[in-house]
Amino acid sequence: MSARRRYWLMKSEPDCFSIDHLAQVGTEPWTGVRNYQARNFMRNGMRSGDGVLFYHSNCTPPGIAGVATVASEAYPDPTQFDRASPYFDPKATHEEPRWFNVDVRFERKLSRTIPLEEIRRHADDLGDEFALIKRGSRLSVLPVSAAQWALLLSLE
DNA sequence: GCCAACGTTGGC
DNA sequence: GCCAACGTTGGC
Repeated sequence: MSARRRYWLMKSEPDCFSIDHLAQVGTEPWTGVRNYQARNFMRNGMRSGDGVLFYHSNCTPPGIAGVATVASEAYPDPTQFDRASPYFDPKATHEEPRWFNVDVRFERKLSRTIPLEEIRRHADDLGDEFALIKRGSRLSVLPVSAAQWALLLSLE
């Protein structure tokens, strides 16, 4: 019984963690997500093998820089328990962890970054509900439909 | 660096 | 449960 492969988009600031960094290390825990909606997508929605669009945010130009694969089920984000970490959460306990992460494996870097500005031009095809281009949306982990996945990668 | 939009916190 | 204040995100 295996569910169909799902697709996601995950944002990272390249100064902090970039597609090139992921290419070097191969697989990396995607820690530090501190938003409940994003957490729920990771914890409840992601399965090993799902596709990930690696998005570079807060840079010039922002856009999709690569493709990765979900490489684990979600598990408690260890940084929430680490007092030395900027992601430390004093309200989290091992008995009741608040934050979860998956491991993400490098797949490939795109031949070019697909800029957000260009993605916006396909708003009609991507749909009003696509969180990446929804006005004011800051969601850092968001679902991508199979059709959106195909469309976005066709822009490469 | 600016700032709009958003999510979270905490007083009441 | 309301909502003002605050901190953060992330495009520009």
